Amino acid sequence: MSLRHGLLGLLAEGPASGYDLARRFQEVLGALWPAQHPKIYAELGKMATDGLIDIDSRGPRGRKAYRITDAGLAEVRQWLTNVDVDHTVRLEPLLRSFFFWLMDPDDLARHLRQEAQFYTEQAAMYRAYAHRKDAGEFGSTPQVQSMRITIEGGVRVYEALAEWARWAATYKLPDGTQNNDHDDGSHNNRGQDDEPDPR
Amino acid sequence: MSLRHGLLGLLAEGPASGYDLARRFQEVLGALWPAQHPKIYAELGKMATDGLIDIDSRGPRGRKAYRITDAGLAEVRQWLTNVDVDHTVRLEPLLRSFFFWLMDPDDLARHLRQEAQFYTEQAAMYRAYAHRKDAGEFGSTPQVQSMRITIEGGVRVYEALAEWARWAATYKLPDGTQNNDHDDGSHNNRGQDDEPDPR
DNA sequence: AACGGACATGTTCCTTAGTACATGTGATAC
DNA sequence: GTATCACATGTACTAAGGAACATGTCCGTT
Repeated sequence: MSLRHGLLGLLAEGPASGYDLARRFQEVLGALWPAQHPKIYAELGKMATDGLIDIDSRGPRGRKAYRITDAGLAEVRQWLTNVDVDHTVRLEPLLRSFFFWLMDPDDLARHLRQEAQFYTEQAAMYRAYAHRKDAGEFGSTPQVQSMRITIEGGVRVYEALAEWARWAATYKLPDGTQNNDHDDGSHNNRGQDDEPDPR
Repeated sequence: MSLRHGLLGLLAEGPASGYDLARRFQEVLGALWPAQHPKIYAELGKMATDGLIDIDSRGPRGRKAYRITDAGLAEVRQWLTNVDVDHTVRLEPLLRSFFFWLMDPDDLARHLRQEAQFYTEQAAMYRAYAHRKDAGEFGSTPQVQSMRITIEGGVRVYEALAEWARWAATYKLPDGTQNNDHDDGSHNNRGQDDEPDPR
């Protein structure tokens, strides 16, 4: 239900349309909490039914701006303070790294260079945002202060991943693309009670 | 399709049953790539149909150990080298931080303490694992070297988040729980062409 | 006047993730 | 003997995410 609460949180700043919200998710949270417009419109419809938001105004081209209700504001505050944080991390790049031993060393080196570059760029992007914020470009409302904290999180996570990729590139690992136990012919009768977990 | 490739990667180390694979995902990758057993069994069934794996042996209690086929090994290598990395990050704690201004300052302070503690513990857990690895406890096969890299990623990401939470706790933000533009009565006619994005 | 691009909202369908439920076996401890 | 626990595999259902498709409007430019 995080999308719901994310939308409510944005609406707590003031009325906005589905289009506005989709754009804000894309621009500010795009890399940290992706959300596509079909989901957003659907969720707005459900929240209106549930009385968490209602229509604030209608504009040109069928625009519908929603406004958060007291119930909606209570709901998002309840979520923030009383609902357990979902600490799920699901980083495909880290999953891949578990299988680096299957890669050709040259491919791996190239892969790690690209990863490092990608994360460095992302970190720089967020850092630039943070600097503009610190220079007072956006004012210093509570909302902007919170955004500053989020951005800092983005910077730190991406920097950590960039440094990790660079560190990994220097971590020599033996070439596992030859002679692993699959393509050699020997059957060592694993499986039945074998424990492949190196615990 | 990352679960599929994750399973193939684990099976590249040697035959294993769905139960084994579920346990390994839980123990090593649990925090970085969650996977539940129903999904794993279902995916194993599909992969067997697709010829990427086949049954290596049957054991007690209906145990079925699968073995990766040449096609399966080719598939996972193809994924590692030629499929674009999915860089999606979806960190609920960072989404929440965007709405810290809605929280009571005391609740927020407690929240950030708990977050810092959680990440610190996670980082310590991974770091302990890394130390055991560096002490040679698991040998130094290519697989173990790769695992070492993954673990290092976990350590760095969790450390970054722990430091972020501690930094955020020191970042004073004005109390936004009173007098935000929702619960004061004034209508400032936002919405129509208003731009809530502080860009 | 015609055209293109940003604005604006939706539906449909498919895949993936996650929870709850359901069943049965083999080993070990009491 | 029997109770319990870890082993072991699955089905069914629900929720969520993501891609593709579909439609229409206002505004600025040429």
